[in-house]
Amino acid sequence: MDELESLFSAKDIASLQQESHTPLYHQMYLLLKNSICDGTLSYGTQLPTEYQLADTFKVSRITAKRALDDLSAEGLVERRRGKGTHVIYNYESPRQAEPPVVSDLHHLESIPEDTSVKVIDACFRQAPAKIKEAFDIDTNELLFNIIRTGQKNNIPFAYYTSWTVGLAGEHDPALLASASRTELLRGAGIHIINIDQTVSATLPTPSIAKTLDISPNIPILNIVQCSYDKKGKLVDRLEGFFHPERLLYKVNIKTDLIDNTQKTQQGIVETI
Amino acid sequence: MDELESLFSAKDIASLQQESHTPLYHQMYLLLKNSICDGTLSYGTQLPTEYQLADTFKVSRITAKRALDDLSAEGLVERRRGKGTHVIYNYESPRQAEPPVVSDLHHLESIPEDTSVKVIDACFRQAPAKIKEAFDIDTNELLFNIIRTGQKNNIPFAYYTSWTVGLAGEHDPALLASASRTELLRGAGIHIINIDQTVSATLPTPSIAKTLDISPNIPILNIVQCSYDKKGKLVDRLEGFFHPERLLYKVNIKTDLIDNTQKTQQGIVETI
DNA sequence: CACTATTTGTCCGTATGTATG
DNA sequence: TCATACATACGGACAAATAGT
Repeated sequence: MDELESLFSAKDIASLQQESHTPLYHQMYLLLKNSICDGTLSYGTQLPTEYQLADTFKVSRITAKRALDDLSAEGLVERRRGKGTHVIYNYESPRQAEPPVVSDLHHLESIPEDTSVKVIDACFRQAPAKIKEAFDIDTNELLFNIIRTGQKNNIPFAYYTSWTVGLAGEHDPALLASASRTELLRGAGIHIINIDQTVSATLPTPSIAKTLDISPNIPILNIVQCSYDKKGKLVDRLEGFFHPERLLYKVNIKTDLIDNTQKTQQGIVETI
Repeated sequence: MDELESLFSAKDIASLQQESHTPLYHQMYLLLKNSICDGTLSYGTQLPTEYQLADTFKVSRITAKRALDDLSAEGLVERRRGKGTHVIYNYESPRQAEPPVVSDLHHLESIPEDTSVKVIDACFRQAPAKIKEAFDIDTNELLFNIIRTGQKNNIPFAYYTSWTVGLAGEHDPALLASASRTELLRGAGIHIINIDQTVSATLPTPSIAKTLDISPNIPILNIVQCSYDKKGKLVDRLEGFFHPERLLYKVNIKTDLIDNTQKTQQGIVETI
């Protein structure tokens, strides 16, 4: 059947291995279950017959039957003599809310709609070695450190920590914290020329997990944003940790530039 | 024994399950092998005796013996009467390779240095409901699906799966797979005008974990890249999964956009 | 109505793998 | 090492429900 060849790739068929420690019928069961649960095989679709499966996967009919029977026992398919095996699982795509938008992490305050940013802490302090290295300083110079959270409808989705160099120590931290991030830098005569964002995935630290109200086992998005002045000197380092299901990070690549080697990109952050 | 309690957590012991489709002795073998291969049990360390293992894991001595014998057959341990079972595997900490940097998945081939892309599978097949929805098709139209891996110095760092619409079925999948990604689309008369990337964090599926050679518990970077033609129609969807320590994803934001975000946002926002 | 092809249900016998005491 | 029980996998055979001619 044509259906069979389009349903299973050569790799799928080869993936069934006698040498594996997992029973053949169970490997087959998993393969079919995946196709049903991701909607490849939709409601009402007739599965291949026992003989077809046995033939394409080079197993006995009993083995194919066991896989189908297990699907049936789980309520994913219905089996009838003379009719065949049909999918009775209804795939429903997860509905997602429309996310608000922000252009880059620098404009935390400009996140629209009902998102808010709360300052947890703001002070001048000594930086950890990793941060000092990034700023290329070896003195005990104090840096301005802010820790914030972002939330929408009182549900936290982001944890930010930032380090900024070149802010004279006489300012009142509370005042600095209340200013918008761009105002803060501009007011200090700092002009950002270039922003680099490095994106990664990690597990939350206990304090971040607690702040974001998530389990410490679920992966979170980690974005480090480094801002440079016209001399190419790092002046601000902002690190954000995001709940992957409450925030989407989007990048758009422009059209006519795609075939050129030079590409301009713009980062977009959307919260859900 | 204290050693035993410190070697295996309660969770480890509970992880051995009779109901699983994997044999008990093999579950036990995997558990011990992991401890040996990640350096927890170093060279020369004596493993628990058959009786100790059987006791702590609540299995018969034969089952424990089988696990140890399999380790021995693989050259990881040495067994001697009256002496016990000792590790003879020398753990070497993996040298951290310089991670490749990527920002546009479309040019998989242009990833620099000694990285390579390998095609795992390439065929026309039925797509999962999620993919169909993204392409806005409700027929059983077959889409072109390629699964690839990216590796640097033979160390895998990426797993890609892509779906492409509008490639006539008469083409040979093997031929299509051998062409570069951009050539493939251009050859089919498809012109990409716009590319969206959505970045997230997730846990690897078993097959991805196996391909990337990582534990299923560590978070990975997940990037979905959607390419649109001039009509704004989605023609290609490329999803990449990346080992967070073996790849850096970087975005650069140009200066003039920084103070001018409001405008550029509007043109770029895509509803989900 | 019978006839047939299709498809699943049930049963047998056998061989091998798994797990226990 | 042995005996035992159960699970897995195979091939074959026949019965029973379904659908179409």
